Amino acid sequence: MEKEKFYITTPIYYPSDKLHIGHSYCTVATDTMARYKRLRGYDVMFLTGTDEHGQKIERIANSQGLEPKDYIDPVVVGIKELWKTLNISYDKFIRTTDDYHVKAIQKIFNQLYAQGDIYKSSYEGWYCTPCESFFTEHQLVNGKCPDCGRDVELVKEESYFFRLSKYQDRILKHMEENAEFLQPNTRLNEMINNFLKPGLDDLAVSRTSFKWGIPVEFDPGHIVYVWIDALSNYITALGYGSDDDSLFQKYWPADIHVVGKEIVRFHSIIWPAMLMALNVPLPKKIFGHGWLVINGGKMSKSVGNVVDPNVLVEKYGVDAVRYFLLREVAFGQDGNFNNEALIQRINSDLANDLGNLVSRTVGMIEKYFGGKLPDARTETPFDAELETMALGTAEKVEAAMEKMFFSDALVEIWNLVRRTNKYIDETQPWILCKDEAKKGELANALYHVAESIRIISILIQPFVPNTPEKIWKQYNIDSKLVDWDMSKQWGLLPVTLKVEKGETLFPRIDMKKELAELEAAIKASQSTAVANQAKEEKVEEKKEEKKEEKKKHDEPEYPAEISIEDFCKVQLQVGEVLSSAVVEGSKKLLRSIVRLGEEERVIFSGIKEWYTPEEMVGKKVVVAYNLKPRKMMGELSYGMILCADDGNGNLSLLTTEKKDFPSGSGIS
RNA sequence: CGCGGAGUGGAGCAGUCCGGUAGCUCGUCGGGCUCAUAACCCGAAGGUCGUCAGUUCAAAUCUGGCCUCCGCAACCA
Repeated sequence: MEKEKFYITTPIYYPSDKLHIGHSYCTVATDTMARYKRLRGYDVMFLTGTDEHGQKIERIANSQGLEPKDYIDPVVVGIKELWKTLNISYDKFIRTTDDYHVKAIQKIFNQLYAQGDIYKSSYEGWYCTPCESFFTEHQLVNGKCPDCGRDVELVKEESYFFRLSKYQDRILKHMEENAEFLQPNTRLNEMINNFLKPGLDDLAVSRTSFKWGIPVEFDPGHIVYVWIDALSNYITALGYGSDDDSLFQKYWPADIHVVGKEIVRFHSIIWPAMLMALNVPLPKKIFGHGWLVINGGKMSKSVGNVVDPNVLVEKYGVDAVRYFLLREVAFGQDGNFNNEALIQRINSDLANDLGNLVSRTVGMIEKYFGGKLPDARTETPFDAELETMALGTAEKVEAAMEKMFFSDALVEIWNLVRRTNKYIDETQPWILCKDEAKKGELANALYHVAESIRIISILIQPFVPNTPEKIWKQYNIDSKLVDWDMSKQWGLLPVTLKVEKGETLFPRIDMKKELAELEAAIKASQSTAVANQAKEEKVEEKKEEKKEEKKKHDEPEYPAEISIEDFCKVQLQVGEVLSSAVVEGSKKLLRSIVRLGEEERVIFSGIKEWYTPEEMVGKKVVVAYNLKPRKMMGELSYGMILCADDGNGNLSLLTTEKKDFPSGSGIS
């Protein structure tokens, strides 16, 4: 019999920078679903990839003197490596610069134009010449460019438009009649009330203001804008619009598009409209997941750099990281990510509950029976309850997985883990072993635990794919006994089970020691940075306070240790603030002129809240000298003025103690 | 009135769609146990469910107002 198909996708990610834990979260979740469906016997197609066009990438590449493709290629390599590290079992990886995709997009664009769903027109907008960007009226800030704050001019840009408005009624109807189409429900209501009911405008689907994109074949001045280019990946990856569309015929429509909540609108409105225009069936479901936030705040790029999934995996192992992501946060909602919670989950759920269960059981079988259970058996009064619960767990997991409630699924499995630990306590093998007449009960009890572990090892496969193997090895569990449906049968392990102690599944992490290490690393970098600073008693006191604060509030991030060579790459110099001014239209920035030896530089700092421009003048501050200049408020900032930040909203400049110390002095 | 999210024991969350005993994990305290990775098991303390009003026999849940926090738009090197 032919297998039922299951097509699942992640968004295609924008390779303008390294991916962070948030992207990993989305991809791990999708992977878990894909693995689950494979275990359930589906013919799965799991797609991920990268969305590589657009102005932002063109600019970054230009600023580095590279062709866009040359800039992107290494980033994409890094992304693929990350997916390998995280054990992502994708079947296909699409890049929107792939040849077949480019051709298919042009074909789609041509077709939509030919049938009148795309028409040429122009839109009025506010144009900022230096930024080469269009803005709508309400995007402007005080009538100025939101990116740089300069004047903008009203101009018309020629563009091709997609008749989105034509499809709004059909989409609204589809959503109202298919509540399953968009999950969770809050997202569905949001789309209907905020976008569909007020009415849709036609959508500009081409650009002339930049070049890095797929050219419109019949009008070379235009390139295809992100909507058609990126969204179509879900069908072009399957060969839609190419000579061989057999995969498309087989797998489309998608069973689930997993997307972040910020792009739900594109996937639930624009994408279906495009498909309707192409006369292609709609995807069955779109799931908009929440975001990971860091310590209650957003995951900004600066923080994102710190929470590098690679570092976490190296430190704690891929399964631990995957478990945490899937267990800690309800998938549809925002959730907190921090170090302490991660370590706590690893310790209590993985090390104490599961790892210890696996290990203590092997230990007992070895100790009491030399590693091999005898076939003599006597029932204990506790058997039935354990069996019932173990056999009922798979069904609960299945129910949760159908709703993409990964967290709930894991809760169900861990209820069984805990129940199994409890069973050991109830049967008290360490007492049974003392009475030769109770050997039958003892063997039976340990067999029950082993069976329960076998069932658990089957159910956890989609979530923590490396762990089950380790368990099977220790318990000599035959690969024929670990199909998903075998988790619904009791007594499959051979009566004379043989075990052999193996590696510790999840070593306990010493929380105090771990945090101390992180703190030491932070302190080391701080104290080096302020090496030329005074060592006044007050400063020391403040440091102590700060350490206390750190412990309580500001979970240290994950500073990888660096070598002295690495540290020396950062050139620090003493700079004298010659003048400083607030930046109009900016909440946090001060614009300072800083003298570094012979040189004078413009440096922006986000410290308006703590320092007035007057206070800044004359200060001898520590400047990161060889930092790449960065555009802020339309002007380049050359370097960074270093500040101490206690994580509680207090900020202090680092200044030289000796007031007459010359600017331009090196710091080491 | 720019858009959106969130307020539930000390911490993090579920429950809210569909009103009916306030639930989970961690932490704390007490006990049990000793096979095990200082692990496991049991018990306890701890909550006016942000706030005010309304609907109702009954509100964490439904309706309306308000307060607070956060994210995005929009630079925070």
